[in-house]
Amino acid sequence: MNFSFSTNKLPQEFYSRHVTDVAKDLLGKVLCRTVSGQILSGKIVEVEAYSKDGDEASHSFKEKNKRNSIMFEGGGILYVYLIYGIHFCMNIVTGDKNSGCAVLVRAVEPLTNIDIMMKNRFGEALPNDKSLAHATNGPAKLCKAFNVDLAQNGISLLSSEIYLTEGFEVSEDEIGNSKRVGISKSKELDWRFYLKGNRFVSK
DNA sequence: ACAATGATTGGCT
DNA sequence: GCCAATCATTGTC
Repeated sequence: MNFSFSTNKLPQEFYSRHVTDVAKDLLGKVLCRTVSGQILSGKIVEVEAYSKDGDEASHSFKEKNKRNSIMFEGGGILYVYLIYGIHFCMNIVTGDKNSGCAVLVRAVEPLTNIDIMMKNRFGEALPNDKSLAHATNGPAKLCKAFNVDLAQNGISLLSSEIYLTEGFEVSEDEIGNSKRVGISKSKELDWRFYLKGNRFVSK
């Protein structure tokens, strides 16, 4: 396949940095997910950073427990959790071991095997124009489209099952920055980053 | 032990 | 705009 973007896999060093730096740099990168030999992929267009330090909205703000333990395992792995009893959200763990930092992936723009994603989301592959726009424009929506659940919690982003590639160049003036969505504590932090004008951004 | 809450979504008014 | 779905975790009695 001939892609118009870089398919070089991001190295461990990318993830070992400060969480807000990684969050911003994740915009334009391509999330790849192998399912039954097929590679589902999407360009990351919206993220949020969470940290154990001074961020009461983060799962890691509390002591390490069964749910959040993956956040303490160091950068370069995936943290998946169940929310509202019915949905899953995926996060990219950053920093060193015990840093308790992760980036929530809130929205992606579908790139390859869109028909499989549509089937994962809606049970049918027909790429209706309206449904495509709502396929991956939310954290739990994209998990469903990419067939990600607790079975992927803690897996390495250097694996072939899930990984990120360099993807698209993003310049500073394309990036928007705001408060995070749907939280009640530490509301003041401007730790949401998104690509301005991209139609797959959730808000 | 029991009640409330949540990094959400989808259906209905 | 309102609200139910559904469960791990947390708060209260």
